[in-house]
Amino acid sequence: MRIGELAERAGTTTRTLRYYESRGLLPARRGENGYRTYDEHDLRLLRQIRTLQDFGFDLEETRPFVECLRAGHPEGDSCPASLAVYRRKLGELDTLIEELRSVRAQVAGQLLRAEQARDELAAESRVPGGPEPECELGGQTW
Amino acid sequence: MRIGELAERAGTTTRTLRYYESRGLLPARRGENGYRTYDEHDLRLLRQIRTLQDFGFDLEETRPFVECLRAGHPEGDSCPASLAVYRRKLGELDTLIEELRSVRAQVAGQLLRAEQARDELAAESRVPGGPEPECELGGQTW
DNA sequence: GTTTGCCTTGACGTCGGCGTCAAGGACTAC
DNA sequence: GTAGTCCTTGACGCCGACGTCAAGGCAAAC
Repeated sequence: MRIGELAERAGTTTRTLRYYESRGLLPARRGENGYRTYDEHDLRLLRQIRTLQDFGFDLEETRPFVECLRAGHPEGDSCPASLAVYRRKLGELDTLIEELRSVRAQVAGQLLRAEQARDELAAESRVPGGPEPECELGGQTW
Repeated sequence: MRIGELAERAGTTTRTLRYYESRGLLPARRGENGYRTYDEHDLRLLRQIRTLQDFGFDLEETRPFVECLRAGHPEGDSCPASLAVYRRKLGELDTLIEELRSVRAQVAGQLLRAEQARDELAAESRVPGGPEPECELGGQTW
């Protein structure tokens, strides 16, 4: 199988495969004509990489999984180094999710506060002085 | 106030301020000597930018807030364009958090499965055939 | 034989938000 | 005057995972 077919079967591009090879992650044998040659096992490795990439793993983080498969283990995560990556990733995800939840809460709070300030201003101007509730920005009047 | 002082008071760098200026976000007046000159209002604008950046807003997303302040409004989010950014950001955060939670669940599932497979293999080899539970990868024996 | 389609390597571009260096001007302190 | 500290513009570097060209080779179909 040549590079184009492998790329297509894995749902990626030839550029990506050459990039992986340049990183030493997915080396290829060469045919007489210099073309890269791959087999089903390479497809397996590639799919492992892609799956982890889809999960947001850095390319380097997929290396233990690939090496594990290449060492003949049944799964990419059949080796302790892969499990260590899983665990580290879980920790990173937990931290990140917590941070995002915190940011979300703060933004929601700001939005609420800003909307209330806006409404109070609107109510105020409707009653005592006289109406003057315009904002020149944003293309719309409140 | 010159650029160095402003940077220090806002906890950032002169490079950052020049960058903001190059993006048209925080233009500066110039003194006779060509030095950039800022006042307290600029510090206000800058702090608004930094706060939003810390929340993970893109630089461009801070523009409505800055323009709102510059238009004389009491807060950066006193304008509808700013509120729109808040709301869009909330949506993005929700989406992102959900994606990360999904990934987290999948990774946790994979880890669990891999650990079980490992333990079953270990138990298997302790009973019938003979012990052969070594993995050459990862530098440790299970 | 020539067109078509795949392949090769090499190298520059992308995106955001700056960091970092270089060469030189402005101003203050001594 | 000169040392030191600030300022100026310009320009390249960085990071990751490729995208996108360019120039050319190999092979099969017409």
